[in-house]
Amino acid sequence: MDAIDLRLVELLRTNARLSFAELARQVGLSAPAVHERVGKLESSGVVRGYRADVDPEAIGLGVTALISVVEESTTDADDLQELLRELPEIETCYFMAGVESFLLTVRVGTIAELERLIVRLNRTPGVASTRTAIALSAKWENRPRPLSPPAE
Amino acid sequence: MDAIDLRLVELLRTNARLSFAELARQVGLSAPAVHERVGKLESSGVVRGYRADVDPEAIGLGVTALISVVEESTTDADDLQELLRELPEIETCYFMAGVESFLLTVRVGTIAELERLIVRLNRTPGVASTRTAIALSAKWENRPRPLSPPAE
DNA sequence: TACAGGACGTGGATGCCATCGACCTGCGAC
DNA sequence: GTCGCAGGTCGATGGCATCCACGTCCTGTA
Repeated sequence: MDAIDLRLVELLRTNARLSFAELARQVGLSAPAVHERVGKLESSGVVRGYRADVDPEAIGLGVTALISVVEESTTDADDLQELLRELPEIETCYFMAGVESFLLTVRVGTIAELERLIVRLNRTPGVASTRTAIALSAKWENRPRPLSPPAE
Repeated sequence: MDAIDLRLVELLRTNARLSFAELARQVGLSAPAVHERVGKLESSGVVRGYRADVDPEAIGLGVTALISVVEESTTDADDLQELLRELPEIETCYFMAGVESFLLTVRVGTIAELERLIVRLNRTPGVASTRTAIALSAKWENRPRPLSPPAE
């Protein structure tokens, strides 16, 4: 991970569809060199994939909520995690410090669906209670942080 | 947005670097047709961009936290939002229902940086108070939800 | 110092891909 | 019926991805 790798990562975080030729121009290397560097970033796990950033409303997922989960003291967090993984509505799952072990961000189409999801969660073995907060709007999401100083 | 558009969106959400030729094969259209569809999805705002999914730790952002912000009753949420936008550590910003108007997910390198960020937030005009929860680990993030039934 | 080996780069070659333009076809409005 | 358009297909062409042979610069070792 030298400065060029960091630059490549930043470029791809901003636009994952840049061609290797374009990346090469931006970092001042040849296309094969960039190809190899990016390949290494992928296989070393630095770059985990490439995702289109899609407006959730456009695909019928207009309701976003954050749900905190308190787990029962008797259960194993890993087991609960595996049960949570089964629920496709859960877009991200953090294991938290604090009483509420998990914090989920979920995406559904309607409030009715959200209600059903909450009921299902509360019935899930290991879940003691949940607390839901609804996002009225996303001001921005997954904004890539620019590298420290824009090296000029 | 017909079924083919949905399929394209799903494919790109899973792998944003698929070639148009490959997308075309997957959906049973010609490459130029897919090219045009994707272009329309982009210009209509359904597809907002393409992002490499990068391991935050690998780029020195190993600390993730969620911060709820209570705003002062006298201030305008839009003004506060603009101030928040200036802070590059804030990766996503939701406007929430409830007393805590904003929920931020932030990413920094160290706990010390997190502390500085919290101080800065609390000094920001319009911020009445904040509450921070630290994510010990991300079990998964931004998992793309598969389309309803995998149409066979 | 001399030298072997590896990491990393370049340049050329080759086949695939992106993208344009010409043209076809089905459908709704009139 | 037929005009006009939305949305396809196909063919051509230039650029890109990717492989390979080779150069260069470190670095460890005798």
